[in-house]
Amino acid sequence: MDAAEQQHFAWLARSFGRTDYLPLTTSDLEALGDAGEYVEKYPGTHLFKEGADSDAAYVIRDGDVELYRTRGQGGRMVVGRVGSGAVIGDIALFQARPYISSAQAIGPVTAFRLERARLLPLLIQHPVIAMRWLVAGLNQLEATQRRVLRLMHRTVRQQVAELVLDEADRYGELHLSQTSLANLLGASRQSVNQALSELRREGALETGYRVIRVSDRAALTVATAS
Amino acid sequence: MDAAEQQHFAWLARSFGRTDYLPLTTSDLEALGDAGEYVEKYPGTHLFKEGADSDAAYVIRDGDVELYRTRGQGGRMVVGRVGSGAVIGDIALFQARPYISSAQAIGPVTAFRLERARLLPLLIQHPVIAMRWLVAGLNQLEATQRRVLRLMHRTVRQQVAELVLDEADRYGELHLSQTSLANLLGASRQSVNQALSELRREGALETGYRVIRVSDRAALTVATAS
DNA sequence: GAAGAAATGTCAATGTGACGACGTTGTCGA
DNA sequence: TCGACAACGTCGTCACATTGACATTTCTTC
Repeated sequence: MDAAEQQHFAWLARSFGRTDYLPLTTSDLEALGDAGEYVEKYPGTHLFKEGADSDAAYVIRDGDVELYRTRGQGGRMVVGRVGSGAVIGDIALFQARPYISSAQAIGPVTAFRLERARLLPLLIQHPVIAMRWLVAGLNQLEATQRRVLRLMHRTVRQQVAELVLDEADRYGELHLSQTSLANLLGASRQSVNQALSELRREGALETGYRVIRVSDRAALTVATAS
Repeated sequence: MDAAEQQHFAWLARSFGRTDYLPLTTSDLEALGDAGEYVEKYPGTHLFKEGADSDAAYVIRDGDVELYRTRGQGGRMVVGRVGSGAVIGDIALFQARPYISSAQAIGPVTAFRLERARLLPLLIQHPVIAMRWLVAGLNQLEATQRRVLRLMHRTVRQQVAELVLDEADRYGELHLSQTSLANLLGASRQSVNQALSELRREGALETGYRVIRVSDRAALTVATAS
């Protein structure tokens, strides 16, 4: 798999696990209740694995899930970490393609599992939900693409600043290795490292082992533009 | 509007007018027949205009339609030309957003016009069609994104070769100005021009005013990779 | 707790493409 | 037919990112 493919799937995997994705109403969830059931996952177990047939989508209720793609021999590239409210695996399911990433429980996870065999007939019966879901997918994909294109012709420094700002979780932290970050941006690890070093020297963020902490959002925002 | 936005919409507009998009079966078309009617368009008239409310989608039956976006004062950026079988305007319709491009008839055009107000209820009644349509949209968007990312990390020369190969019509011609081409690729006009000059010297293609003719597909294919 | 693996920090050399500038050629309307 | 304007062709300069190489730190596993 070449670098562009790698980046493509990294973005997709990232895109489909965002928490602001698919705002379902209560009545929607009631209707969907018949299509699945809650599952408990122990830390370290997988919700699904990359390349496997997409037989179910998951809505995460509690806990954090790590999305990653394997690469070469044993190496894993983490493409994101999602928490409560996230919907994962749905796009692969709709497209009837294998999962594009693996999803592993970080801690104890409770998720609502929607099986394809039960979900699709149910969506046919509730076309309004189906259309809302799919349109949400369209919007999400378009937003992702827009972001990719916006990042394209900027310096690595600006790209890093923007991505860190966007992806920092509620604690202002980002749990990605610099290598994964570089893959997401389609840049080299060295360039990303240099950008991070600059931003660190300017006090905009702190770096650690697989962690980036935002210390000054304003400074980062400025770095996004200039 | 900045360059990235420009490019984003150019890609989208291009993506949503491809002829291999949304293969509808006969029975599908029969069902959809109630949602619209055929319209005749004289050369030069518009099917829809950029920024207008997306109140209808079109399936082109006869004739060619040019998709373009206006830019600044009067300038237009052509993002594609589509013919029989193409579906245009549907994604904007589903997303309930304004059209992202204008569609103008080149010659006499016959198209099937599907109005939102009639289409959506009908899709609710035929959820299978709705889901197939929307999933086709998802696939299309994903393919577009993949292509964007694949083009990202290549030299302008390779990008130009690939795009020309992909987009040359049945006569081996491509009706885009070098400026439009540069916008699609997110490259500068000068770089595109240089790449075209090289390929021309190598006998892979000929260039003219707003026209690129493919003379040697094999040579172009080679240029794609190296 | 030690060895090995993975991730991070930094440097120099190299190359591609953006940008500004300018002249030429093609097209369209008066 | 001629002027205006858009598109094409080409050049030199310069900033930025990649590549490869190496040292250091942090984690993992036995």
